[in-house]
Amino acid sequence: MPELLEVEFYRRLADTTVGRRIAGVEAPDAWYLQGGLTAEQLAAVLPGCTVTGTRRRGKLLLVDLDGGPAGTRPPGSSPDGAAPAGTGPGGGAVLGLRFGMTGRLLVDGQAVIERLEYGSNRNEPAWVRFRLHFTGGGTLELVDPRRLGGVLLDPDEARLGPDATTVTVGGLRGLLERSAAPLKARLMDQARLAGLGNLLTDEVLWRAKLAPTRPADGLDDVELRRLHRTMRRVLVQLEERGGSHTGDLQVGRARGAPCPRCGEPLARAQVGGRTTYWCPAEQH
DNA sequence: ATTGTGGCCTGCCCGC
DNA sequence: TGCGGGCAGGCCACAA
Repeated sequence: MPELLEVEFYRRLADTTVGRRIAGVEAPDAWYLQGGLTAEQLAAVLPGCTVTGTRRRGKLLLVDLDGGPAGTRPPGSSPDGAAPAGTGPGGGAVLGLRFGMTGRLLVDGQAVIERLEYGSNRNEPAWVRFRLHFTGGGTLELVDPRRLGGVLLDPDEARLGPDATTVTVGGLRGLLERSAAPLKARLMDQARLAGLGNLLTDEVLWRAKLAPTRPADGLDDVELRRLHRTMRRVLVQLEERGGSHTGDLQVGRARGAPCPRCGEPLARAQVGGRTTYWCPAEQH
């Protein structure tokens, strides 16, 4: 599923469209447009805009735009009134793409991730939820069978916490302290720490030998630093391996599977509302 | 404010 | 062979 790592791969793919000019937009699924956004708004704003850059914050892919038709974006015209219109680095519009669990990105019909864990390997035309056409040919498409992703215009980036790849030890300490919530739930709270999904969180906690059910504010300094160090290492290593599903715990994500490290039967339960696997013998 | 729960979406896989 | 139910999890609305 697209977690931080997959979205980073998508970002690099989307980055190949920098410099291209948008000729047209297709948004056939109104349900997919978020924050009150409409296909008409997209059609009024996007054509004529040029892609100036791409960014990522957690699982949110941001496409920065510049130019476009004058007069179509009066101040305060953003759909939900929360984000000011034109919030990009260059003052232009920002396109936000979310991939949910099964969303894939294609540029010019090519995918950077062919096989998506829990996704589908098929490519049905009906699954295209959003498509940009560029001047001179070429497209950027968001394909999502399950419709759990979405498209936003000028998303409120402040709603997301610091990215998990760059958060400091102090930042991690700050977001865990004074919280009685399960450690896993807090790590997956995108408003506090952006980027970790179910697979990555289980992998990090398993490697750090911390139980996901631990109260978030119950870690001592040694454990906190171990968690931070482990998180950074997991993100680097699994990016090199190719994604969130390449963790060492992955083979254990089945009922009754043994711990890949010690052989003890793994525990399986809902933690933070998500199916969670952990080793009761090693994680404390 | 914090924390937990349920529901949404729908392809896929298993058992009957 | 077809069918039905359960499952996957990111996100949001809602409740206490």
